[in-house]
Amino acid sequence: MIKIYNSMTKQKETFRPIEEGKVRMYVCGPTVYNFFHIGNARPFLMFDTFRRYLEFRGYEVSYVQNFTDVDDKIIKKANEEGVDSLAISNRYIEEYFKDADALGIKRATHHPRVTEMMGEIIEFIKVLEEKGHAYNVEGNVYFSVESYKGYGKLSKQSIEDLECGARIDVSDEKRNPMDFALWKKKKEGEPYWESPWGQGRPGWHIECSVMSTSLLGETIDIHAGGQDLVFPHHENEIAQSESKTGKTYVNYWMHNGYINIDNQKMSKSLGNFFTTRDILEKFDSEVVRFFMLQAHYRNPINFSSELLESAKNGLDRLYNVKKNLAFLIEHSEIETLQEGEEALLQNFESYKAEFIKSMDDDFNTADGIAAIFELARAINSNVNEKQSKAFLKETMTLFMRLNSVLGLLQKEEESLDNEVETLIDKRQAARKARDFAMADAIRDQLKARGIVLEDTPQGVKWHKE
RNA sequence: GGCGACGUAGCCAAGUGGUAAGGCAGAGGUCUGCAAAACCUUUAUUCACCAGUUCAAAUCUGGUCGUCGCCUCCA
Repeated sequence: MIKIYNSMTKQKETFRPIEEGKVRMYVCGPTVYNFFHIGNARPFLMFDTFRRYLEFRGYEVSYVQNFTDVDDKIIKKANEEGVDSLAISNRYIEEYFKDADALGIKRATHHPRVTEMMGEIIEFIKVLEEKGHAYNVEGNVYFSVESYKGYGKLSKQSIEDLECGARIDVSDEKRNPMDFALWKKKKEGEPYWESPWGQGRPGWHIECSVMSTSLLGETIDIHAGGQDLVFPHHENEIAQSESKTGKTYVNYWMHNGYINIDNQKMSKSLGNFFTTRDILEKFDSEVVRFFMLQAHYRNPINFSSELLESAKNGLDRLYNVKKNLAFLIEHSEIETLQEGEEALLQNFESYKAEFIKSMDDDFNTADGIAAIFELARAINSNVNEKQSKAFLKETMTLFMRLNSVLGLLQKEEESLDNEVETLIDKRQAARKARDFAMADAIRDQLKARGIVLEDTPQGVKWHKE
């Protein structure tokens, strides 16, 4: 039984999907005007992991993550470069996939783009207008927050309180300062689409309502995104969607915490802004993934080179288990299960149960990883070269199953070139002849090339640094 | 002003009523020709602070201090 912390109710609730065995999940995707930053990477990566886990638990997951390809920032960039805004968005959608793939983020079931959904968006706004939730002021269409009685239920703010905090609004077209644009009248130098209200483009909030409901249905199971989207984005999505359908829009709202740099919010003005691309040039993508999974998704995390370095060391420990098992499987001379091995497997299974228990509890990846480390210790303490291939392979399968749910240990070992193989053989000969000076010299030589050797009773193991 | 989160070892980080997981780093040991990896032992009588509730509190309540966020485009 899976429990999910629902931002709407502020408590953990037992997850009950709308349809038995199926999950409809929507995650707010990037505005494609640049490489996505490391803070963006957190929701993409975490919710991808939760999707993998739901699949591991037997659910069929329909996963939608949009691309916002109509937006002020895209238009600005397009004008700066003197190109069409579509050229900008296409470029950064391509770049998105490069970084996302590197991080092991699976492709969504659907990756809708605003520009592909214009018909649906216009239809959606028309219904809101007909129902009296939207009003047109000379080509600008606004949503009336007062027309929807539940406004503020996600962010727990009343319209009055919000108004107090709101900065003076430049637009006096709005009936209420909190009203927001559904359709924006065309401005000079901006892309536009034809609509019943004239030429223009959709507002930001409407797109997610439209894309989620048209691809997943009027009520969806899980809607996820960063904490900063709670207000106004998600609040507005609820108002629009529920005003249109009269149904609950989302059953479970999930929001992840921020990534901070030196305990401060990452921002361009503070000069502590990193794109995922920047980070991936310095650190292995799986290290970044492992680092994020080590903390609970709702807590803020700090980001620094030191912390990634220590994450790398932790992940190496897990990789060593995989390498060691692979080595033993290769050298095992017994095929079938031996006495006592069944009991060991049962013991290993208990860690899998721990893992599931943790992950079932609001996707506690930090606890899940702790279970994997405990399994790692149990494996390291209990496997040896005298055991059967069958046992070792089952152990490997179990260990890898848990890691792959988290998207870890997916990198395959590279092979050695002939020259290195020759050097290793030469060193072995030297060791046999007890010429340790020669042996150590070769070992140092290889280490300088990033290849670390380990001597074992079954032969030489090696790995790259 | 309104709403909210957080404060656990040198560092990171789980744990939300039953006597402090896990990782990194450090120390000692076993194994090894030496290493490496692995394993064993070790590093918080204590969970920002102060009261209170309880047989029992890191966990619940009230208060204090500190850090951060949202209310404006932002994950």
